[in-house]
Amino acid sequence: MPVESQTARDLIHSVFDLQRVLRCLVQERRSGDLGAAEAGVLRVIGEFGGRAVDLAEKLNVTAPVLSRQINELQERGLVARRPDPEDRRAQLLELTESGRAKLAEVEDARIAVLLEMLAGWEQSDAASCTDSIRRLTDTIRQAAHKPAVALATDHEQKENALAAR
Amino acid sequence: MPVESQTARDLIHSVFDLQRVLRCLVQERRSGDLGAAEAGVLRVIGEFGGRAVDLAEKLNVTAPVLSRQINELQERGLVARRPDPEDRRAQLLELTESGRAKLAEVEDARIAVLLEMLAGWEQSDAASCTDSIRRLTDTIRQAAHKPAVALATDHEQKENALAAR
DNA sequence: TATTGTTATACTCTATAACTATA
DNA sequence: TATAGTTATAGAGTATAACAATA
Repeated sequence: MPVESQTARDLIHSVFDLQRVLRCLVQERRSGDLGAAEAGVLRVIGEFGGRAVDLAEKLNVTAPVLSRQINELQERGLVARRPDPEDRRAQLLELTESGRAKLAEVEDARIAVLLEMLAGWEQSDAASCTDSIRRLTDTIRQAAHKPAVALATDHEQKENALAAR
Repeated sequence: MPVESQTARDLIHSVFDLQRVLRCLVQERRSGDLGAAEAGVLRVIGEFGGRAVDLAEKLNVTAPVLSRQINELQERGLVARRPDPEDRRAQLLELTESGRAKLAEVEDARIAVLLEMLAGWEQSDAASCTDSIRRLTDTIRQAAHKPAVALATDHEQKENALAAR
C-alpha cells in the first residue's frame, strides 16, 4: 500500500520536531569549542578525505561554506591541505594527527551523552531507528538529485524546462 | 540488550546526515515566502494556541525568538494576539482565517513533495519510520528536561551542583 | 568554456542581556 | 521576587555573486 497523506504529514512533523529538540543539544554541547558544522566537516574529511568539491556534495553545503570551514580547521591545525598532483586547481584534504584526536574526542563525548539518554532502549530499537533514518535520508537525497522536472520540488527549474519547449 | 557504542555512533551520524539533506529541501521550498521557522510557529499556534511561553517550550526556542516570529506573523495578518483575561502579563495566540489558509497551503505543498519522494515506500514503512523518529525525539526531550546533574550534558550546571555542596 | 576554490556580502535562525509590566 | 513578554545585539551557519587560476 502506498504512503497515505496523513502518514506523510506525521512523518514531516516528526522530523521537524526532532530537529527542534536536537538544537538544544547542539547548542549546549559546543564540543570542545568546535561548532557542530565544523565537527561534521572534520568527520567527512576523516572518513573520506580528498577534494573539497566532493566533500561539499557529501555535506550538502556549497563550496564557499566549506572553504571557510576548512580554513578555520586548518588554522587550528586540525586539517591539512595539500595540492592534488593530478589537478592543480584542486587540493586534497586530510586530518592532521591533532585533527584525528579532536574528532575522536568529539565523537566519544557525543556517544557518551547519547548512550546515557538511550539507557532505556534495546540495542535492536536503536539499530532499527538508525536504519529508518538512513533509509529516509537516502530517499530524500535521491529525490533531490533527480532531474528537477520530475519533481515538484523546484519551481524555477520546472518553469524553465517548460519555457524551453 | 543495551545499546552498543557503535550503534549509538551510527545513530548520531544518521541523524546529522538527515539534517543535512533536509537543509536542501527547506532551502528550496521557501513555502510561500514563509520561512521554515515561521511555518513551525504557525503550526503550533494552529495546533495548540494559547500563551507564548508555552508555545516557546513546545518549539524549543527562547522567548525573544518566538516574540519576533509572532510579530512577523501578526504583521502579515496570519496570527492574532489577544490579552489573557486571567493574567494581564500574558497574551493568547491564535491563527486568523488567513493564517489557517496559509498553514494548510504550506502543509499541503510539503505533503505533496514528500509523497512523491516516498513513491517507492509502503505505508507501513513510513509509519514505522515516523514512530522511530518520534520515539527518539521523546527520549531526547525527556533527557534534556532531567535534572541537569543526572546527565553529562551540561557541564556548568553539574559543576554548580557540586560547588553548592 | 567549464571547473576548483576563494573572498565579499547578505540572509535565516537562534541566543543572551537588559528592560517593562504584571503577579 | 518571580514571570510574561519585548527590544537590542551578537553569533552560528548558510547562500549567492563575483573573482582567480587551472583544465
